[in-house]
Formats: sequence, C-alpha cells, structure tokens
Amino acid sequence: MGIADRKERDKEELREKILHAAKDLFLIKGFEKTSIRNIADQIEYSPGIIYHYFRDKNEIFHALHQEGFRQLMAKMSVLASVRNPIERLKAMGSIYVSFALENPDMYDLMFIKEAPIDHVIDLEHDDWKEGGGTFNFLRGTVQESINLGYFKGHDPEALSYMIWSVVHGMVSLSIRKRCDVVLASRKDSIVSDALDEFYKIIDRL
Amino acid sequence: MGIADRKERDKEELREKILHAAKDLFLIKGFEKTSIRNIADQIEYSPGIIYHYFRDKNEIFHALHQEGFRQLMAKMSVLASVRNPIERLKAMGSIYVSFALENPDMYDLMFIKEAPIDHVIDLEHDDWKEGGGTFNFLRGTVQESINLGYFKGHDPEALSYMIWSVVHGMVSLSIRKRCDVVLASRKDSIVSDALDEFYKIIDRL
DNA sequence: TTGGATTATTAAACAGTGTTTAATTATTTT
DNA sequence: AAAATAATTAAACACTGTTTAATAATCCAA
Repeated sequence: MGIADRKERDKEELREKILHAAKDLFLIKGFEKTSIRNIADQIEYSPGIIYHYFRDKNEIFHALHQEGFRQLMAKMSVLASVRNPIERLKAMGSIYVSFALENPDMYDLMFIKEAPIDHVIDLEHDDWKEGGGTFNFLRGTVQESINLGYFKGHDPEALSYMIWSVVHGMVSLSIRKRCDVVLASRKDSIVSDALDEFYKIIDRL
Repeated sequence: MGIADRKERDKEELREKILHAAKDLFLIKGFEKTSIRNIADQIEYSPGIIYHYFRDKNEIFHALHQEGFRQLMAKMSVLASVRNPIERLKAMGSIYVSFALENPDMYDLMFIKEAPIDHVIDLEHDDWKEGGGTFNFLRGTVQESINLGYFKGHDPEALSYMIWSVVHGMVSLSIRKRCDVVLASRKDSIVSDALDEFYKIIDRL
C-alpha cells in the first residue's frame, strides 16, 4: 500500500505546514490576532483548505496546545534522575518557571487562554491520565516527600494544587503584565525573586 | 450654571447606561464575545453613539476594570480593624479568593485578560500608588508581620508577590478551567482546600 | 420667535474576521 | 479515455470594531 501511504504522508505534510505557519504567526502576532487568512497567506494556499485539515480554529489551538505539553514534559523528564523529592520539587519549579518565561506565548496558550478547553477535556482527558502529565508528576513528588516525613499534616493533592498555583500565579501575572503596574522597578527579576522566597519556605518546613 | 450641569448629568447618564449594558452583556457572554452592536442594541441606540462616550472598546474595558478594583477594595476595607497582621493576611486571602469565585468574569477582566493594560498603566498608575491599592495593602501587612518577627529572612516585596501569586494562581487556574482536566472530582472544593494548605504553612513559619 | 451654531445621533461604509457553499481543478480508478 | 473521487479554490454569509458624512435635536443670541 505504498501509494496510499505516500498520500497519507502528503496530507500529513500539509497539516504540519499549516500548524507550523500557525505557530510562527501566533508567536509573532498572538493567537487571536492571527487569522485563518493570515495562515493561508503564509503557506500560499487559499483559506478554505485549512478547513479540510482542521475542523475550526480551535482545533489548531488544540494541536499547538498538545505540542506545548510535549515540550514541557520533555524539559521535565531530566528530573527523573533527581532522587531527593524536595530537590526534585524545587527543580520542577525552576523548570516550570523558565519554560513559561522563555515561551510566554506557548505558556499563555497552555495555561492562561480560555479558548476551547471543553474540547481539550473530551479529547485529552485520557492522554493526561495515562501519560502521567505534569500535574501527576508533581503530585507523585509531593507524595514521596510526605512519605519521607515532609509536609506533615498536609493533603497531598490540595498541597500539589497550591504549589502549582504559586508558580502559575507568578508567571501568569508576569506574562499578563499585572506586576508592571505595581512593581515596575523590579518587574524583570520579581518572578525569580518570588520563587526564591517560596524555596526558602519549603526549606523551613 | 444649572443647565450645563443637567447636560453634564444627562451625558453621564448615557455613559452609565452604556457601561451598565456592557457589564451585563459581558457577564453573560464574556468580554470578547460582546460586540459594540450588542451593547448598542441593549440600550436601543445606534452603535456609533458609543464612540462619543468611549474612545474604543478598550476604554469600556478600562472603566469596568476600575469598577472592579473599587469593589475589591471595598471588600478589603473591613480588614482595617484586624490588628494581628498574620490574621489580616489570612483574611485578605479569603476575601480575595471569594471575590474571585463570586465574580469570576470581573476577576478575569481585572487580572487575567490581556487587553489594554498599557492604557491602564498610563491612566491608573497614580490611582494605584496614592490610593494604596490592594497590592500595597498586602505589602504593608507583610511588612508589619516582619516587624513582629514573622517571615525572618524574607524580602517583603518578593514575599508579597509570592503570596499574591498563590491566591491568583489558585483562582485563575480554576476560572480558566485548568483544574477540571486534572482534578475533575474535587474541582469545586480544590481552591478552598489549597488555600487551607497555604494557611497551614503560614501558621508554621 | 426666529436663524445660526453647536451638539447628539444615526446610517452607511470600510476593512477585517471565522466559516460554509458550490464550483473548479487535479488525481485516481475503472 | 471516461467516470469517480479527492484536493483546492473563489465567492459568499454573517459577523466584528471603527470611521465618515449626513441628519436630527438642542441651545444661544438677535
């Protein structure tokens, strides 16, 4: 079935081209300001073609969303070798924050934008659960820490959510420029400074 | 100058009507999905009139943004009577979170949406600074706590940003439905559970 | 009270959006 | 080579924020 295969590959190729163009444009102009026509112009096809590869603009969103999670998980995977769960926890925080600050638009897409999460819930729920996912990695690390005697009296799941909230809060306030108003002078360092404050607290528990 | 006054009042009245309609619609449909024409329909005027009262859609955003901050600050003001800064800190967290969960769309507008923050920075910077503002209230409370011997070795400003990040992170992940995917079973209670975890940590410092 | 200036309001248009439709071109199968 | 199928497009639809010029309403001075 070599011919069918090649056809399949050709189709996949154009799909990737659309996705690539979409990502490029969105990193420059932002997601909502990137139009279907912009993407079509970029790949030198007519706008209509995009609807043969994606149901709507949200499905492009969703595909990029998945790619972002693959990237983040790849960055996290180096932590498998860190034995001490508290050390791993802190390293996770640093990786999470640096991923967000180095790829603010991708982070925005993954964790801030409202777009089609309903869609994501349906389609990605299984991926999340079986694939482990970043949150389960965090929850596991917290559980390990508790097993070693840290975080006494804490609920592992709620504590994990709190920890996620700290790092997400820091980077999302920064990305959406909410600290510029109130912390203009140190807006470039405040996130890493605040992360250090959090590490100090962890060390004292 | 009674006539000029009345004219002024009439103008103000329509301005308020636009704002009211905009807020109503936006609470139902969301901000981006509320169009100028929708607002015009609601108040039974033509779309063009809105541009005689607001420069553009962002200026409506900005007006609602200010209203939200007035609301939040009003809720916070009851805390002036709480003497113990640690108690006040925790009460602030609870008020902040409940404000966000009770007015998710308003919170979204104030702290999550990207819209015209540049505009806000220019216009609102002074309000923020002199009027105190929520963040300065937090910073002051943290400073008071430090003066009383709490949070030893911490930088008050960075610590304040970290604390803000915790509560903002919790509610914004919830509002933007990022916990639904990963914590479906307890998505309604996770925010308050996580806040409790944070309080436990504060109590142990 | 009337006429002119000013102001408030509107209708219509512009350039853009996501999406759908039917028509066209290209490719594959018979 | 003809018929069937698939890929691609042009054109339209109903919407968006915003601007323009024209209209309607109001005010102010003579």
